[in-house]
Amino acid sequence: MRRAPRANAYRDTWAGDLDAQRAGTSARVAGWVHGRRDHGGLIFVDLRDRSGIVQLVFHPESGAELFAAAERLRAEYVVSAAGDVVLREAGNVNPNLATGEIEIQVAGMELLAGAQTPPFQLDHEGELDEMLRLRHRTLDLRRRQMIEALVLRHEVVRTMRATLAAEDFLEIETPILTRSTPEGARDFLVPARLSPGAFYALPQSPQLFKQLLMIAGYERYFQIARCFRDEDLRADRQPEFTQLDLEMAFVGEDDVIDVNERVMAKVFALGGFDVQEPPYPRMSYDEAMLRFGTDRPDTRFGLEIVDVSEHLRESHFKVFAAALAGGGVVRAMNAGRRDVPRSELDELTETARRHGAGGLVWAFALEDGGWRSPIAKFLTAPEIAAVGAALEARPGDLLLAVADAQAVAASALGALRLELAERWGLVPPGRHDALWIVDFPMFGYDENEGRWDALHHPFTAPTAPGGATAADLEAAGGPGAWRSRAYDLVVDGWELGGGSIRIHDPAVQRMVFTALGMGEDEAEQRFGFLLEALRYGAPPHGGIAFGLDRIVALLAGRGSIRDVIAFPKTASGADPLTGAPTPVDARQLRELGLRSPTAPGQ
RNA sequence: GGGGGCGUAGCUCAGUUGGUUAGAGCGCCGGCCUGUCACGCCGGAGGUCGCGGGUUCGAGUCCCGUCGCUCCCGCCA
Repeated sequence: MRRAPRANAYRDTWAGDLDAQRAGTSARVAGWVHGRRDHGGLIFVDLRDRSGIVQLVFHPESGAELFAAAERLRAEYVVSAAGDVVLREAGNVNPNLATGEIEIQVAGMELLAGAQTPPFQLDHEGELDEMLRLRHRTLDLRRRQMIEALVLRHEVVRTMRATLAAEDFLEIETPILTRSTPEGARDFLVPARLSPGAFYALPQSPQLFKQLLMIAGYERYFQIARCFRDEDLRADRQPEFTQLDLEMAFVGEDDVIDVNERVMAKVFALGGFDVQEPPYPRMSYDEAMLRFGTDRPDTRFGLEIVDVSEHLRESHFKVFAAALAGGGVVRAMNAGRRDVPRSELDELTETARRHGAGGLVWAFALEDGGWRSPIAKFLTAPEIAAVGAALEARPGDLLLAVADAQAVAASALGALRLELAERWGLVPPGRHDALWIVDFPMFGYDENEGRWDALHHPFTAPTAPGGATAADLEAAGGPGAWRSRAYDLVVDGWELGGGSIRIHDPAVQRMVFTALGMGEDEAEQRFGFLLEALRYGAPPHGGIAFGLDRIVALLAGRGSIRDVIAFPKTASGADPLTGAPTPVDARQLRELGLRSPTAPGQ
């Protein structure tokens, strides 16, 4: 990356920008001592700044005082050094260093700060304990891989801003202190000192504000928005995270998707990330759940799931018969010709169980069309032949099946697909697949709560087979039959973003609240400001939100979004650097009218 | 809330069936070294085996509990 020379008080150039063209000139660089090689009568120092590393050379002839100062340098000392940029002799060129053709013959040096020995070596290869890295994040952030990740993150954001600005989007900020709307994720709450007993919530997303902006006529909005959700963490989930949030008025699905394909194509190009050219393929939610067992399918490898229920309707094998009689399914995949030992089959069975399945049926297809399987004796030859044909089984292939409720079978086989791809290295190197998942159901039935839940969110526009008006929805025969105008962008099995066309008819919005079990009063109390805005002339509108952290992690090839966030939190929500969260003193609590459960006696 | 993995020197790790004084590489400190770039050579320091309890003649090793990190399930409109 080319940078402009950044002359300032301590340097006149970035270390990493020096090359053979600069030979014969003088340069002044500033940074940290990355390493020192002391040959007694000759000292080499690798000087590192954000841009890279350049070799400094200290000769005794340059002065006893300067040379003695170089002898005292240690790792991470901060220096500014000036001297002539000289070409290295042919045998001394370092091809592994961007600046390896030249070096600086130091004529003068200023020691700006000493440094303690770092708790880990900054050029350490391989894994480092993450707690250690986070406790010393200042040092961790000096490492090449972190600099690269955060530079990439910057480039991604810059590209998003530039692309959207060119498409007439306005960047507008929305509140961080806002109103709690306790469906969905748990809110982070902030006590309101001026209204004792009342709380602000930190936004889970700018969803409602961006809809208000559309109704207000801003038509194209975006924001790099910090969002907060007080739920348990994962490798791809932090309590605070960043979204590219955008919304457009007078649009349908294709308009939103088109704009975002243009944005994302540029973002993918940044990392040299070879995703196919837009338009990206679209797959229905139902198809994704059937073939891949998930609504964020990794389509880079096969092992697709097949529903074999119809071939087993008459089966007397009690596991299959019970599942089918209970309205469930038998689904299976052909794992291909693999020599899989019993111990590995046991591990795969454990994976299936962890995802709720009662067990895992396995079978190896034989030359004679039969199966080597614990359950082969319970099936008829025609059943084995029909299932084998459905799976395109060839001799030696390993077949895996789960008989259970539809959702469980999908989840278990979907998880097995991913595990097998991991175990066997099935993802072709360098391959990346983007696709849109569309045509979601509007609601899912929550068995535990005994009610309907919005699959996307309750502001998503529903549709029914006859149309999308309130009357059409009414005629469809219940919320279970509604689909939604939602779309998710999935890349390599990562859900990078999701959005929808929103409801702009207050009557439809009411129907959705009602379907969710929210009475008129409750809806008015919680979302009255939205319902009222909808009554003042709302344009058709829709948008999307992308997980910026996930996008950057994917492009950077990191398994965890913590590696692309400057100051992330651990899986328990703690920040080992600052020690947050911490108790606060009694005085602070009193002012807020709060009591601490861990500090009795206040 | 539940399940799995991990915790030994500053770092990354090894440590056999429970048995003498717990090791290696890197780093660090000292000495030597004028073309190294993972510099080299010589020497040295450095340990609450996460913490607590138990079993045992004896515990890094076995058992119970606990803390932390991490991955997953639940959860994440």
